Amino acid sequence: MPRAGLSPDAIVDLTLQLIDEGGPAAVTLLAVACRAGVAPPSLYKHVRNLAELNTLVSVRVMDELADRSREAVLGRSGAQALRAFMNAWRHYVVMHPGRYAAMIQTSRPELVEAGGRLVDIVLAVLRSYGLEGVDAIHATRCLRSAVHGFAVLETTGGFGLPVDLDDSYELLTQMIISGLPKSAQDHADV
Amino acid sequence: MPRAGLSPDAIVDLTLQLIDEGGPAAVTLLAVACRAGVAPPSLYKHVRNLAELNTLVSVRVMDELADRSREAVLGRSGAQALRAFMNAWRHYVVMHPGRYAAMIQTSRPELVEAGGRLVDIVLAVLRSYGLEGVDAIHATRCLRSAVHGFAVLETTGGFGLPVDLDDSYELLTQMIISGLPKSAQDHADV
DNA sequence: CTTTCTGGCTATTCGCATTAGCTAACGGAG
DNA sequence: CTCCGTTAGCTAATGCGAATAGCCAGAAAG
Repeated sequence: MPRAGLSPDAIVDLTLQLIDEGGPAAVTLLAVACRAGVAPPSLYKHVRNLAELNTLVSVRVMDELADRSREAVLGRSGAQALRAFMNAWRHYVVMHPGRYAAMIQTSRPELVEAGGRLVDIVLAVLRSYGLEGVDAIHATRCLRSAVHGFAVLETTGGFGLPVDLDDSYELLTQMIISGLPKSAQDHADV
Repeated sequence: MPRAGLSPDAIVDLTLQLIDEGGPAAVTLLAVACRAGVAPPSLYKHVRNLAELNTLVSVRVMDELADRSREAVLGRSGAQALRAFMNAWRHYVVMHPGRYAAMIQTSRPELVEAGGRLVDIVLAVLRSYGLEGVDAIHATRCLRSAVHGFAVLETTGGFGLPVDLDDSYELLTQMIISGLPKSAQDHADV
């Protein structure tokens, strides 16, 4: 029995491969074990159960998305930053629909933490917009709702009509930006 | 073997009970069969398989939501109608989180049809707003994204912070209304 | 070199969806 | 009213996937 050099991280890597190829439904301990060149029960030495694996995957994806978003926002502020953030988000969703779908789970503590990192980015952007405190929370929720809602609908096939999706997203971006409290629009150069 | 008087509709009814009590995860053919006072295989006489049952449930919920929305919008127009629509939606989600979660599925033909009935309501509201054609499609998508995104985040525990959710939703409503094309704001009495 | 710990394996169990094949109840035609 | 076909239920059995138990070899630590 040669060792396979597994680890929770390595298992998540393999799981992401499966997700990219066959969507979240393709995630099976048997499938993961095959990838790892190992029998299914061996995975339990590294991961408590399937639920935990799903959580780990979700956290990984959130962090990946957070990285892309942070990167996109870097060096920008105000409306520019907001646009960049929203574009980065959708770009990720379109490029990795399976991962995005796998990210969505009912929140466990670890997910809340990873989600917090994502929220912090938005809060930073909104601060550059002049929003802070409770107002910033409300604005963040609106922004997340819009962006996430669009992403979910797009990936689940909720948008059936043959009308350009980029244009729709552009309108959504405009609506969010122009909908932020008037006092915050100083930096806006849409 | 006395007959149980089952039918696809009756099975959906029982499934909805299960969902209300234990969320979508509680839906099991065994559980449904118990409710019906019947052995699991008997269900296959009325429903092709679990996937079909899920689709039927989804359609039922969409129609229910459409009814509530239609009702809420009745006799109103413009911003009034829009507010009423958004409030009805969230009210449904808060009252029936399980059903709403069960409604979300990757789109099959039947779902597209039921979803269309929902979209038509929004389009009608937007028409009273002066929006038609492609513009109305884009606006509908934005509205759905916002509303659905908020609903999903709320029901999956995505909003962790102790800040009032009603206020956030109110802001979202404002943002949507004020974000619609200027030419369409004639009727707006926010 | 020996002891210990770790990661892998096989065998097994359990839950759930699904299929096969049997039988009894209902409902219409003679 | 009776006969017969269709329908709706049943029991039994299969298969897949998650999960547990308990064994064993090879790495690591002394």
